Amino acid sequence: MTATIIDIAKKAGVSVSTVSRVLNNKPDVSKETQERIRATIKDLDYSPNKVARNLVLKRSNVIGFIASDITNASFPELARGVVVKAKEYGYSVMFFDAHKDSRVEKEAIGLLRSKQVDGIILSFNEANRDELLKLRDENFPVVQIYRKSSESMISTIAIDNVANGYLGTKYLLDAGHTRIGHITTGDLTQSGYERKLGYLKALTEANIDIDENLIVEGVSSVEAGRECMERLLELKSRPTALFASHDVLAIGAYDAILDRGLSIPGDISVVGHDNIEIAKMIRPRLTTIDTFKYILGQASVDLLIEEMAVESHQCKELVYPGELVVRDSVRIL
Amino acid sequence: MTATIIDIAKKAGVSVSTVSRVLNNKPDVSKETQERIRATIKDLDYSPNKVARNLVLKRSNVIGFIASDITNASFPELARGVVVKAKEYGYSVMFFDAHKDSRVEKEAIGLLRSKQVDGIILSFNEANRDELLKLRDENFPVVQIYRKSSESMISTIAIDNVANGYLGTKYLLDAGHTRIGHITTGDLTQSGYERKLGYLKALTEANIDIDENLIVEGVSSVEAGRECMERLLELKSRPTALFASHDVLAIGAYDAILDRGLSIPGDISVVGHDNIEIAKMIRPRLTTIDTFKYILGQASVDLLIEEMAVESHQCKELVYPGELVVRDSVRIL
DNA sequence: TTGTAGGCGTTATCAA
DNA sequence: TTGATAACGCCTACAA
Repeated sequence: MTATIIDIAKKAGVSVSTVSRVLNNKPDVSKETQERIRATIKDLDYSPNKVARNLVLKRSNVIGFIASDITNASFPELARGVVVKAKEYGYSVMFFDAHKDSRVEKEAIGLLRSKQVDGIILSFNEANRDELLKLRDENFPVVQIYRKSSESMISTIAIDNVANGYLGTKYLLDAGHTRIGHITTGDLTQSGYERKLGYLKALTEANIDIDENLIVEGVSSVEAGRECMERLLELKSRPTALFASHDVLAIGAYDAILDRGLSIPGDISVVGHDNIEIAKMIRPRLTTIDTFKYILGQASVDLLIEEMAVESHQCKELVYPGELVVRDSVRIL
Repeated sequence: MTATIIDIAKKAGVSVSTVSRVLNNKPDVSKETQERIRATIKDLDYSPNKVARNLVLKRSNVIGFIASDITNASFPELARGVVVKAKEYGYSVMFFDAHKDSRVEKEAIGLLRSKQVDGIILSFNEANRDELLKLRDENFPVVQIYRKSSESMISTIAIDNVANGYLGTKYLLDAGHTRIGHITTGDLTQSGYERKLGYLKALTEANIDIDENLIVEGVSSVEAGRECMERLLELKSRPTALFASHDVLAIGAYDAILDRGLSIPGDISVVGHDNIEIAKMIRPRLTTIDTFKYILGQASVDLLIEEMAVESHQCKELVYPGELVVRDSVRIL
């Protein structure tokens, strides 16, 4: 039986309201009683029951965080940003993994709400537009990460995929490459789609004809990257450079290239996207685009806090540009 | 204003207890009223306030999970195991990152408890023995992951580090290597210390004299691995093989070896430990020891649930053996 | 089969 | 400066 506010009130010879006052640092309580109460609190090792407090306050000081896939390489940094920032604001985070399953995601939303979380951060979600609209209608604080959604009217922290796709491709172009392959998750994911747009834009701008054969599509995995690259290598006129829409794809591409006895960047230059931890560990170290995941995680809770403070549902959209991290996988011609 | 049990009681023309009964699938409620109530629940999109429920039930159906470092490469799989298994039991998980700071860890424990979590899983913690003892004394369910603690009397899920160290070294021995270096976190971490014990045991068993010069110590990071390997490479009689106590160390060692123009496994064979995701992506693919992190995460929840069910604090200790994953980084002599 | 009422541990309003 | 007391939303004897 852990102590309650009543226990300490009795022991200190005061009423519960007085105890509650010192607990919440309210004014109007004499120095002496204050000290006496503080002492007995320490004495009984008492700590207020947050559940009871939440019930009356109607707020829990916890925010929900739903990752669409916890094994995503970008997750750890992102999560750390969320947790760190939440703590700064005095919030704890309750955590769910949706396994990329939108049904699970929906369940998580319901559970989180029934647990009275004060707001929800969704990352990487692929669907559930209806759920989101419902939340919005109820004026419930939510922010999405990584998914622009001007149409869905939910506050969002996103990265500028088009600009990043452009950035990566442009770098290759500037290095003198003209035959640049692109491995992409394509229309399978919004991010892939957008990065491809950037890739196309850079080529078009450089007056290079788009060769559809140079664009191969696969899911976001090492294996897919490998397969895609193999297809590229079989082309009669193979590319001298590659822009992969995700680092994992680039890593798969490495395998295919190196297994053919080709060299990176000697024969083929590679630029990735995401700057996952592995990028700087593989050889040659991968030139890629950093997306500041830790910062994004933090920004998402900033935005959520803002959302919670404001009366009516706003709909801010913060788009973060990426930054090219030059390492050793591109050959300057 | 979201609906409460009273709202639906009124609307359905029954008392709150009856509603509560159907909410909790209790018997003794007629088919008709049951249906009527279910209907209005659906109608008002009602979902019980878990905070209120927790207050009376004195249980929250959430378990706390404190990672000592969320950026640890083993974390994602472990966390997934925890989250998945917890969900199976109907539990949610509230999540903290201690940044390896035992003060933060202590805070997290306090916070989690004040939030009335039903149990706590601690992973990778380095210190806070006092906190743990306090929890044990209060009969509060806790399980530690990765840290054997026979002395601390807390239930634990651990991996058999000594056996694993032996396993990795023995494999190198069986491959014909006799001059085997060891990069270790040494006495800095319990896991490193134990794996080193395994390394020593294997050598001793093979009647190979221990050469202290072959054992270098550093923190668990790629950079440290690199530096340690450099020292090994400067030896007049350099090793032909290496057992690294952590994959990240092995990856750093790769850098040092390859930068010298040496080949893996041609000149130097490498065995790691952990089987982090990167291990199969680097080249040559790293032979290492898998520790079944996903399973461990799940097992920790199983154990915690067991702990919660039992009256008195038990103190089970489950030790999981690792498994060698043979890939391409070892040369058979 | 259903309803009444007390209690879970806090906070907050209103008196004293 | 302090103390009763009514919420908060739910569950659970106990009664009816």
